[in-house]
Amino acid sequence: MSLDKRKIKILKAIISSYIDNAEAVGSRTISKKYELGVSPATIRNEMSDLEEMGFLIQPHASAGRIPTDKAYRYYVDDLWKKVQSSSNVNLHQLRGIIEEKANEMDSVFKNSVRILSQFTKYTSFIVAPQLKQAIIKRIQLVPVTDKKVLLVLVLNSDIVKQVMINLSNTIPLEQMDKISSSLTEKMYGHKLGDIDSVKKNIIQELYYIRESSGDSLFELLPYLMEQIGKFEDFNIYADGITNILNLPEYNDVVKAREFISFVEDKNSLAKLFQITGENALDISIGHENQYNELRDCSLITATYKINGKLIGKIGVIGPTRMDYDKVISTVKSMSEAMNEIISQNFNDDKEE
Amino acid sequence: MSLDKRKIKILKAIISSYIDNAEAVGSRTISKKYELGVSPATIRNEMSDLEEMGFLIQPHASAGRIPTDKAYRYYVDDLWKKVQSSSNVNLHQLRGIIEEKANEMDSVFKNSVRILSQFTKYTSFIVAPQLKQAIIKRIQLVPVTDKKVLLVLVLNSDIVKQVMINLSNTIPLEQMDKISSSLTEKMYGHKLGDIDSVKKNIIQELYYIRESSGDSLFELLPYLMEQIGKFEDFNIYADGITNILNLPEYNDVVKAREFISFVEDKNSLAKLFQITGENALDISIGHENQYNELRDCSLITATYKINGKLIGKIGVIGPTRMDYDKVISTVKSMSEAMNEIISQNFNDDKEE
DNA sequence: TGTTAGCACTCGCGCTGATTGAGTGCTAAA
DNA sequence: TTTAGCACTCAATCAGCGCGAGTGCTAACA
Repeated sequence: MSLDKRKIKILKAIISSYIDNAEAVGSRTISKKYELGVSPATIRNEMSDLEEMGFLIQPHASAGRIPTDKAYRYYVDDLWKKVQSSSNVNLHQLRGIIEEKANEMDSVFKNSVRILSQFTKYTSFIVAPQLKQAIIKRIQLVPVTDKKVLLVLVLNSDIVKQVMINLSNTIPLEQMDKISSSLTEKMYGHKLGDIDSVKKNIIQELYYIRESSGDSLFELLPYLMEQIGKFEDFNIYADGITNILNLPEYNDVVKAREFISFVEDKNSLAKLFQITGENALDISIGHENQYNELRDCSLITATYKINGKLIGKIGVIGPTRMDYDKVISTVKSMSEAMNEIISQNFNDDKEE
Repeated sequence: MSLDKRKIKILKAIISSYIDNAEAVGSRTISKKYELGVSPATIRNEMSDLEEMGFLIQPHASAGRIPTDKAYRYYVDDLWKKVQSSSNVNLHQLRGIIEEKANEMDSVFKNSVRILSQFTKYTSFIVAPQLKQAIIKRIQLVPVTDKKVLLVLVLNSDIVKQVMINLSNTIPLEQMDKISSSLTEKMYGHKLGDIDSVKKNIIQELYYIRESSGDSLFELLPYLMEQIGKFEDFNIYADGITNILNLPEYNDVVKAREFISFVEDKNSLAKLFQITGENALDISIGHENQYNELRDCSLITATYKINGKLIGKIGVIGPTRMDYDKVISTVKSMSEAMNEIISQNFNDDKEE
């Protein structure tokens, strides 16, 4: 038995109908709604074949049929070829929305993940670049009170991090800038994650400005290291988690709660995204997911890169009965938009 | 008919039982669980009286009884006297948790609202001080790329805001600090919200440094104004929204969705918190809430202040059948902790 | 040989009616 | 005033039943 053209047509019709209505599809429905020019009886025979081949199942004897994960996989693989070329979202428009009100990376991520969930109506995520991989470009001390300074770290890709530091001694205002530039000079180009290992060298090199800055510099450094150590290893933005309450498959509060608990836990999410592939676009359907909690879900992930180097991922989680067409093209467009936005910022760096 | 001692005892027993189980309470239950030394029949008579007085209702003839909003109001007003003095949460411990990992106000708010929701198991909020009321203490430009500068605004209460600014011209590095200190000098003490009105004066006053900084300063100022204008009027932190899925009264997905939609909308929340009183602690129960969406909920709010001036609110929303005792004391402790933390930061300002 | 009409069969869903049990209100006695 | 006793009420549960959507099989037809 093979997947001839008519079987494919019928299978697609069933999937499409099920995606729309979340209800088991019968032969009569297919015959009426989709013009295939054959009677329900014929379709029944074909559906029986499709079930035997593992593409469909019957929830119970007198019900219509539902696509299996295998069916979705086939559907997606087929869809794939067509989506590759086109994308139904205007990239420039998308960029506009993302960059609106966003004057730093943090806002870009927040905006992006929000758009993603609003477009797809599913739960969306963005894994931000690992901070510890970021390279220090500048360090600037900003006095806040006499015993508090704000240490502003300018990293590559326009990422800015502040660390509030409490001092036991006062740093004279006029030395602030001098210390800032010394720190910048010595720290420039180091990865945030590497700082601890080069700590000793830096302290030694900075020794010569000790006299002018008193002991405060030596108080500053360990504190800075410590604060950097506290930076999250990963940073995940999520949005639209409660969208699942709109889906009929999560009409049951217990099921919804299970899902929400899972996706609200940043640790499990982080693991999940570690597992996903590093292709431009990855799709895992139902049981293909490693996590039991997601056995009824599909996960569409994409990566974004700088100069070919993967720095983060975006993703959408929805029911296996998902509008793959729309989600795939949205995720694709979004990753492209992020590539552009981030690369552009990064290119600024290179021009220096 | 008056609320004699026994009636009060029975009423409290009923409320207490209903808070625990969310199930209508019968006379036998009360007689067995709570040692009152009277038979169910007697309790029935008393319950009948309490119903007549408006403290109880019967969902249907053959069911037990449920406390009304009036009963909760009585319960809370009574509870009030006892809670006033004691608080079951260790304030120092609380401060420790809040300040852990928090090196700026933003983290303090995030931590606090999280703790609040984890302690109470209900949806919690914090309304942050209105940024536009904040006073500028320092302005520092931090170069990011040649055509991008980060403008760091240090405000009172240790609040720090950054604004990324894209320039069309380059500002020479060596002028950065000069411009920073000029800006600080002129802007110091102004409210963020007032800047627009003193804009012209400032520009005039800054005119004399025009020559050294070229036109870039004049490009900077309008941009800065614009960015400040974009600051949210209010900033609300929320946590534990999905906690309501654990409550039996929100077993219905439609009801849960309604609630979630309401509290996820920052605008409606902002309005809600505008309505609430400005006492140290306010409680509004069920129908006392102005919003229909919250007619089955109670809202416990507290304020936090600096030198007696209200700067923000915290709150917990839960079902009218709420563990008032726990929530009230938690909210109370939290507002006290925030008062301490924030005032301490603010006192630093005053010492200058 | 593929298609289709016809028909028996299956089974979830929703309706009905009976049963159960938790709880009340009333009354009469202690 | 309290309480035991009893009749009464009504939501919840469950079995029984018919409906209808949908299938699978068979036989006839093109």
